[in-house]
Amino acid sequence: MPLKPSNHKTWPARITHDVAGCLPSCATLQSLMTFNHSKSAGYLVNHIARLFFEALRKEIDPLGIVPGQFPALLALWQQDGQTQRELVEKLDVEQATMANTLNRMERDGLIQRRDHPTDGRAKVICLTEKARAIRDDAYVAASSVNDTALAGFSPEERELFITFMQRVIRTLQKT
Amino acid sequence: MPLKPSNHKTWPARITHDVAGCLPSCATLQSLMTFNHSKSAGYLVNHIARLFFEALRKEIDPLGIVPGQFPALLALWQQDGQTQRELVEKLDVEQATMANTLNRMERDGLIQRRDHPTDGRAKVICLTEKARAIRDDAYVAASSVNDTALAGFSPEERELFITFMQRVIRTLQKT
DNA sequence: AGATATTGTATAGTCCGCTATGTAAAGAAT
DNA sequence: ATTCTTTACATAGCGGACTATACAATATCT
Repeated sequence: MPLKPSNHKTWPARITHDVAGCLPSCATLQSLMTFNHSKSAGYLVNHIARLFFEALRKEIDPLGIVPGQFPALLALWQQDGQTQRELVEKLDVEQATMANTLNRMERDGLIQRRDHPTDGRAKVICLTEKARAIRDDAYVAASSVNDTALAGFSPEERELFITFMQRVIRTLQKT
Repeated sequence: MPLKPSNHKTWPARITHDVAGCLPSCATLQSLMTFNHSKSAGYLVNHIARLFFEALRKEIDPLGIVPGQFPALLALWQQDGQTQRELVEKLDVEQATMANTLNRMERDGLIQRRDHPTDGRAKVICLTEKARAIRDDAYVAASSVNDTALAGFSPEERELFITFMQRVIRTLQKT
């Protein structure tokens, strides 16, 4: 495993952050002392995402799809024949990520790329019969994972949790 | 890009899930009709995790580290000289993931693997001076991302959001 | 019309998650 | 003591996120 050296932009420029000198906020200063991974939103979000991802992987493996294909499938089940550009915007992933995901989906017989009727650059993404056939099973699988994860939540708590996440997403998207 | 064919375990075994016949819960049935990605916990969790990841990447790039190294660094800043096994258990990642992350950290001059004093199989992971030097800056960076993401949350809402995530993690870990 | 800018896709390369597998050391069983 | 099992770590290979880059088709500008 040859591992080429990484190339960070500003390293090894000396970082001379003097905590006291830069007068960080009380919250930041306190976090310096008491930083706790089990109370860090970022840490928890990463952990929870991995758990969801793996739970979904197990649920949908029998359907012949993988978690990364799910968002694209959802969008295409909703409306077939979208361009890659439209999918990229809806799913908020990079264009290269979408292209690679579509490569795997095409390989797995879930989609076909057809020529766009008017725009010679664009491709239209069309679901195959196989992809259409697993729609309901996939919905059930995804809902099952959500239900499992939120077992023990009251309907109000579920609603609140969802709202919190939507708020954070909106906030981070602005940045 | 040669993309080898994927090999799902039970495909193309016919999936004969009859929604009505299997009597899914009301919630599940309803989700079949109204599945909305913007209200799916799994969908939101994935999205939020990507946004956190990228926000943290930008924050810590000047320090010469990447987000995946953060959990290991946190654990080692807390207690230097742990074995890979201990890190794997604390961070809840697979052993192979940890080994690869440690490879990159060693390459980047953040850690050294030393022989364990009593167990010939184990390695002790020790931070370098470089890794110790960026500790405070890294804490500030991570806290800054958390603060940014949770801007607009009251202290009570923050607390509740954290609690929700901890609950979901515990639930999914049991499964 | 011709030159330039923008847009839609594709690809190469990296990070970081996973599974599957290999290997050497330690521990257990006989 | 030898054999077998378990444990700690490494590696190969894939999925899926990213950036950077290339390229062709469209749109725009003069």
